[in-house]
Parts: sequence; C-alpha cells; structure tokens
Amino acid sequence: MAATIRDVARLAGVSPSTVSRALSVPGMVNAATRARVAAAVEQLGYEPNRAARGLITGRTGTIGLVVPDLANPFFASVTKGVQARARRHDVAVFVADTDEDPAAEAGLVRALSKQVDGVVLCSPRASDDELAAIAQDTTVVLVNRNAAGLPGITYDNEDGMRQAVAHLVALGHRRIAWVGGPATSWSTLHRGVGLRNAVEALHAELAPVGNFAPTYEGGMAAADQVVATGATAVVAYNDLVAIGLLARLHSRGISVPGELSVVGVDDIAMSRMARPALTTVRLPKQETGRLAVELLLALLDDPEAAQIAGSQEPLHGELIVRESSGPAPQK
Amino acid sequence: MAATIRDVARLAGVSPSTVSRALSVPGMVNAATRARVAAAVEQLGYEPNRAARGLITGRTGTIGLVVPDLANPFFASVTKGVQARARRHDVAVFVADTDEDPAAEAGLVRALSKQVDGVVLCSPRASDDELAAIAQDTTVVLVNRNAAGLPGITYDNEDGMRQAVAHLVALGHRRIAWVGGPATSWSTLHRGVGLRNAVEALHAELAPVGNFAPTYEGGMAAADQVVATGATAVVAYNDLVAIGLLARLHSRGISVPGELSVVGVDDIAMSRMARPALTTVRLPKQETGRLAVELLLALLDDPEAAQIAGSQEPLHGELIVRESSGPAPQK
DNA sequence: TTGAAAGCGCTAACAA
DNA sequence: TTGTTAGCGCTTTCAA
Repeated sequence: MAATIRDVARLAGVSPSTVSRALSVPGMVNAATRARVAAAVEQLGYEPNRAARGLITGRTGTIGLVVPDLANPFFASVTKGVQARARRHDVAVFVADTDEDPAAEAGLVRALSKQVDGVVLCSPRASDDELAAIAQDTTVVLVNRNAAGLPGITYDNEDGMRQAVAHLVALGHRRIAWVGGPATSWSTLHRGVGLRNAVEALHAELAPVGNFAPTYEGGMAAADQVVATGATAVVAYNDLVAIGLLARLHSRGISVPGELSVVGVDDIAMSRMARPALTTVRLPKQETGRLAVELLLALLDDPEAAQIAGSQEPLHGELIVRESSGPAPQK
Repeated sequence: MAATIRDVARLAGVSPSTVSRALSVPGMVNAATRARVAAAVEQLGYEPNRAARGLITGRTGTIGLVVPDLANPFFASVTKGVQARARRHDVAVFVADTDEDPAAEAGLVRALSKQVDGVVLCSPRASDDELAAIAQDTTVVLVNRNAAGLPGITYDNEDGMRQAVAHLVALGHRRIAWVGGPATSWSTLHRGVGLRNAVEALHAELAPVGNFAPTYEGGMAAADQVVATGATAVVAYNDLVAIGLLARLHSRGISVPGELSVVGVDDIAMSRMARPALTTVRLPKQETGRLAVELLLALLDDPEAAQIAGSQEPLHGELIVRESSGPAPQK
C-alpha cells in the first residue's frame, strides 16, 4: 500500500497538516521542519493522492483533449504538443477521439468535464451554439478556430493563403483552383477568404471547385474537377487532400508541376514523402498544442485572464516550397 | 455547483446509501425506490464524483497508455483503438508519449501508476528487467511484445514474414534483403527469425543489412546497402522504412518493382498513398488497442486471469499486395 | 509556526 | 430492503 500523509507525519514527528503545508505552501513552515518532512517523504516514497486532494480543492490536475481523429497526422501532432506541455506542468491529459462525429462531441465533453479542470477542444465543425453550450460545462480552449468569444489558438489562414498565392503568381500562374474542405469548417471559410483576397490583390483569379472530405479520398474526388477548371495551379484544403489530388492526377497522366502545380496546407510528415514532394503551408502543429495548454492553465488560474486570452495573436504558417509547384505552363 | 449524492437522496426521499446502491447495485434495491432515485438523478443531472468514489473503492476508472511516439501512425492507430474501447467501458485514458526515449518510460509509468488502475504499455525497446520493475508498480499489459511473463498483445511476426517471403518467392525472387529496425526491438528480433525460417523453408536466401531507425530516414539510409546486396527484393522493418527506401531508390533511378521489389509491415495509411503503392503486411492496429484494453480490464477485475492472459493468441497480419512488389527481374 | 478538527463526496460494513 | 455510521487521504479553517 502506498504511504499516506499520516505515515509521513508520524515519521517526521509532525501533524498531517504540517506535512500538507510543507508540500504545498513551503513558505509557511519552518525550514528545519520542512527538511524533516522532506526526508520522510523521500524515505517513504510518498506521493500525494490526487483524488483526495482534488476532492477538497476542486481541482483534478487533469485536462481533457478532444480531437476528431487521432489517426489524422495533424491532430496527432497537436496531441503530442498538448501532452508534452501538460506533463511539464504535472498535469495529466485525457484524450478522446470523436471519430469525426460532431454529434458525439457535446456528450463526450460533458462526460469529460466532470473529471477534468478544463478541455482543449479541436472541433472544426461544431456550430457556435454547440460550442457555447459546451463552454457552460467547463473551461474550454478552442484549437484551430475561434467562436462565440471563446478563447482559442488560431492560425492566420489569410496570411498563409497569401503566401501560397504570392508564390504561385510569381511562378506565372494566373488561374488558381481551390479545393475546399468541409463546408462547415472554420478553416475552409477562412482559407477561402484569404485566397479570394490574395488573388484579387495580385490580379489573378480563383476557381473554387467546392467542398470535399479533408482526406486523401477527398482529393482523389476533387482532382477531375480541378482539371476541368483549366487552372494551372491548385491550392488544397490540406495536405491529405493535396496528396489525393497528386495520386489522381498521376493516374490520369497529368504532370505535376509540369501541367499543374499543387499546394497543400499543414506540412504533415507524409508531404515530404509524397512524389513529387508537396509544396505546402507549414502550420506549427505541436506549438498549437503547447499554447493551448498554456492558455487553458492560465485561464484556470485566473478566469479573468479570459480577456487577454481573447486577444491572442494567431499563429503563422510558413510556405515550404518543394517539387509539386513550378512555373506555369506556357500556352 | 454540481449535485451531490445527498441532493439526490433528499429529493428522492431516501438515504445517500440507497442512492449509491440504486446506482451501482440496482438489484439490491426495491423497484419503486429505484425509480424515484432515477427520477431525482435525471432531474438534477447528477453524475457521481469519480474522485470521491475512487477514494473509497481504490479504483480510478482510468487507465494509462504509454507510447513512444504519437505522431507515428502505427501508435496513433493503437491509441485510437485503446481510446474507443475504453470509452465503451466508461473508462478514461491518460495518454503519455515518451518521445522515443526508453529512459523516460519508467519514470512516466511510475508517475502515472498512482493515478490509474493499470497501464497499456507500448515499449518496443525497454529491457525485460525494466518492464518487470514497472509491473511491480501497477497492472501492465504490453503491446507488441511479450516479456518476462507479462501479459501482452502480440503479433505472429513469424507468420507475417512467412507470407511476405512466400509472395516474393512465388514472384521468382531468390535473394531477399532485410532492413531491421532498432537492434533492441522485440519486433526486429522476431521478424528476423521469421524471415530466416521462411527463406530456409522455401530455399531462398536472406541478406540482412543491419539495423536502422524505424523511420523514413532509416529507410533512406538503408537503401544503398540494400542495393549492394544484389537482392531482387527487400523486406523492411515497417512501412515508414519501406517508404524511405522507395524514396532513395527513386532518386537513384532504381525502378520498383522492376529492379527491386519492396515489402513493408504495418499498412499505415501512407502506404496506400506511396508511389508505387506499397505491398505490406497489414497489422490489425486498432484491434490491438481494443484487445489490450479488454485484457487489462479483465486483469483488474480478476488478477488470477493473468494465467489466461498469458496464453493469448497472437494477432495475425495479412499480406496486402500492391504495386511495389512484382516479378523478379530476369538475369 | 504548528496542531486539532472538520469535511470534500462517496461507499461499505453493520444494524435495523 | 433501507438507514446509520465510519472513514477513504487530503486540505483548510480556527485556535493555540
């Protein structure tokens, strides 16, 4: 059986309250006593029971992380970041995968909310109302979107798209296709806006081909429509979609970047390994997770900080140029 | 503030213990009372406080999952499986990523073990002794290896390798290279043995090229040595390595499968997307996670079941033939 | 600076 | 079948 605070107290010759104080408010206890307690703790290998502590403090020392799909490399990276940073703060992470089912989300968060101090929520598709309802239950930090005044870590999608378009226009492309992700996705919306602004500013034109699943299959499905637009370059919702495009274009014998340049978003590991290697807007995925944790913990310590949280700067993407983009074909 | 068991008791006009019983041992309480309790629970949206319950039962309703790298698609899938099955049992999952650092593992598990009922441990490289030490602290289920009599979910690596070799030999290959993973990895060991047995049985020969990191980079690094063996086919430790091989072979202008056939292990999503698409031994990754959870929970319910657990059948892989393997070149 | 006492929310004897 | 009582391990008043 693990040692309890009473065992430590007995061994150190003090009361349990003193042990408790020595551990959590060291300043309030005499240095000599503190040393005796420390020795006893060491000797017994004592670790405070978190459940018992939580019962009294109301804090569990645990946060939740809800993602649509752990097998999606983007979310895997975010999870990695969350998990690493949480550990630094000695906070445990409950992970829940919604299997891309936004309906499951609310229930999941509700169940989770009883057991955690707060939740990092990656929920690209939930409506603002749903998110607001969830935020009633527990402290929430959104990732990859911002909604209804909830604190969140976001990307400057507009700037990322501007970089992509600037690159393509410099290569001589004038007509750029855009394969959007799910219609309800916050990123689809903002990337679309960013592209429209960028093409306008650079006197190019945009050819949106609609909304597709944010997957390899989505890219396969979109490819023929992209070709039909007559565009010489295409920006895909994310790398998975871009890699799907690459596959279908290859099987149709359309050369990339010879006839069509392809640009993705995310820079997942797979993108470097694609053939041709994918030009993409790299998003700081792990950093996103780390910041989300910092923000959440700050919020828990001081709910008033929500104001500051609201005004967080979005993270910037960085264009990574690889082989899938090249000069526009001469007509 | 959330409703407590006393609130429910008051509303239902019974004692807290009755509420407790109605919830956890319904059989022991009168149907009518049970209904009143249920109504009160419903009305107040009552959810038992798990920390308080855990304090008394000694069970936290939480399990830990330790993996080397969440960004590795193999472990991401296992995690997905663990997480899905745990939820079904209303058990929460703490996830910890060791960042491929076996040294960090023991400490991590120790820290975790105070907060969970048991741990699913993916630890390809830890020594048997380390694992045994960890198992002192808490109930452990190993994934992807078995060691020191600890219960674990394993693969029949020998059979997987037999399938791969049978396929290659049928295509006319006689000399098959083998790119091993980390030297201390359980899978490296068993896949190596399986390959040796299989080539012997089929009168082919094996050309091992040594141990490499289980990554894309590892594959890139191994490629030239593979070519130097003069083999017409190569089996890689896993798909990541195989994809690295593909990349380097491509840049050296060596045609796959024309001059060299490549086979991986795992069947991660990326493999289908590789070019040429990768022939591989598909491992049931999510199933692995699910079984690990079932086994762990069974063990927790009845530690004696460890006997049964020890005799678990290994999971079988299944050869998926894609474009990266073809007939051996004619000399 | 320290200790005694109370109690967080729940379950598990033990009685009734 | 139900209620009473005690207590899980900890923190936090309150007094000393």
